[in-house]
Amino acid sequence: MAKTLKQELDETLEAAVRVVASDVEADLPLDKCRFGPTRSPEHGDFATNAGLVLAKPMRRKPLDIAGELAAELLKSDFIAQAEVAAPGFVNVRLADSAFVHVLENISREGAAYGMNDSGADESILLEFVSANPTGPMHIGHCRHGVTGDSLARILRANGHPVTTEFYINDAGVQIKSLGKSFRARCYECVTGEAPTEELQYSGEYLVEFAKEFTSSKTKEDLDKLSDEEFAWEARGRNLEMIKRDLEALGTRMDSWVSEKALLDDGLVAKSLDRLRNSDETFEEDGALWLKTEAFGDDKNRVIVKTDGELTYLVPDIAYHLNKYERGFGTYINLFGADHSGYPARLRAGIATLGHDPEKLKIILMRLVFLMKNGERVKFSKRAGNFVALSDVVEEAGRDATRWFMLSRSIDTEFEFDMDLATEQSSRNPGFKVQYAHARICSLESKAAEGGFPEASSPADAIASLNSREEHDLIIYLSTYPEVVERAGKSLDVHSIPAWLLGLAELLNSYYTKGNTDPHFRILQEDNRELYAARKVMLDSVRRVLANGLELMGISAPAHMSRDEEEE
RNA sequence: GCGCCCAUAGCUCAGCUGGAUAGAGCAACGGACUUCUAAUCCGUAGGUCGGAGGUUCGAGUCCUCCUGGGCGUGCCA
Repeated sequence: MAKTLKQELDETLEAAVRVVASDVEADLPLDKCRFGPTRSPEHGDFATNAGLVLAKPMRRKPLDIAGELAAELLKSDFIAQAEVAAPGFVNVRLADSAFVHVLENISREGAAYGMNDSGADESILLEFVSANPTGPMHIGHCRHGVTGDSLARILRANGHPVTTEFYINDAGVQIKSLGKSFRARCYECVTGEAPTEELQYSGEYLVEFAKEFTSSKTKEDLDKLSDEEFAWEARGRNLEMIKRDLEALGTRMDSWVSEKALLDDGLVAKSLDRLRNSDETFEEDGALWLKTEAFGDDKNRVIVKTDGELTYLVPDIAYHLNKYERGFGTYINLFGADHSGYPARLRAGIATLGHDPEKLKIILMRLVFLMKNGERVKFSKRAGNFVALSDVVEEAGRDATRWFMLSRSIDTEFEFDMDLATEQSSRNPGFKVQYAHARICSLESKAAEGGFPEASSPADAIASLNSREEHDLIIYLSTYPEVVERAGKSLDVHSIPAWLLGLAELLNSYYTKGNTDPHFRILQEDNRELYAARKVMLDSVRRVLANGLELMGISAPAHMSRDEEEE
């Protein structure tokens, strides 16, 4: 993998700093020296604050230091001009070779452009969604499903071997309740009499399942079935529904782990034994407690109740023991903000069972609230009054849903307005990115039909790619690998769509400039050779748009057609 | 009460490890389709970055306090 332009320039800066500050005894604050694209053309292409940062350790004026840095930086082949600006910046204009470097990297690496192998030695188990198999998934699961999937893609792009996993909570009391509700629905189907007891799970989906299940069964058949069998049947059907929903969302799970299986294998019992025999648990008031306080919990937690039943913590800790025994480098859990008490408890359990709790990273994602008719809908799976994930995907479309969900920081709770999302799906900002991609595809196919020349080499092309707009585009393209790397390190998905939108805006703006300025028209009959140069850049933009959309699990269409019916 | 998180344009949200005049979408207003797809673009208007201090060359970004909101704080899961 070739060095990115950013890496090259960082090395150039570091070398320059070492020369200029060679007589400084103390450690140089290199990590505080920035070298990056500027926001304003008058500041050149790239700028560094190194002069300001070095002023204190060197005990000299920032402007003087900047002057010496500028002279050093000019020695680089990638830098054409270097100017000092108050209060102590160095503004740099890049040489053609820098732009060539970027275009060559993209052209050579193609779909791999932006990827790196820094995470190759750290395998990751990424658990997310893990919705209880007691009903359809809702809007909250949608955010988790999309974010987790995209996170997996980003981590893989950073070289990590990633396994995505869904934990099936199929052994607790909620499954028993599900079984009871399902049994009641089955009898309702067979006898025609409405259930007399109140159903814990009253959603319509159970009625549908019951119809399917009892279609060739009699009341006598049902009488032979145990509660557990009803529960397992409903669990299976719910799980199939969850799998279908995840598939509709474009989310892939590599692994499914069943709580019941862990229980049947004796892992829960084994975990409990080890917990009980450790110094980190104690008996009090007839219950067994785990010392979670030592890991930041407000208070210690009961793991075995006075009636001998286990709390949810024991199977959860057992599951994490199972994870650790599979030997990953890092374990990431994507939880909802309502699980903020979990990290301390799980870490306490993991440490007590002799594993390193630092390998467990828990991401707490803010909630999504559903807006309908101007107010928040309180949804409850038991009551069945929620908008299902499948409805959202169906109405807004997979791409629009994913864009919408991924564009927001996981630290921000936001309101998903169902009506607005459906109505605005055709004006979703994500379409702008897809449109930019389709636009280039369209141009290129048109050029091919018209017999325009193929792309030349970047080195040959660069002389013609000399406008500010073209330089800005190429510089922007050069920052993509950093964005991917940063997103992988900070587990921050939403920076990808934000960056892509920036690229799409640059491209669209560049394209539209051709409407008013003939020089910027890409297909010029009387200047066909110009296209050979521009195609180099267009190919790069198209490539990187597609790479970024791939990380989001959003399609990069070659053609976009609009429903003419809409008005 | 305690813990974690949030507060940026009318609305929904960006703002990278502190960097030079705070950005986008929607909504508002004015423009650009005989044209390489107008799902686009250009322009105008809209901000005391919740409030008050502090750290320094420099703060939306870091620290403290305050205000307002969310979640958690079950021998529920």
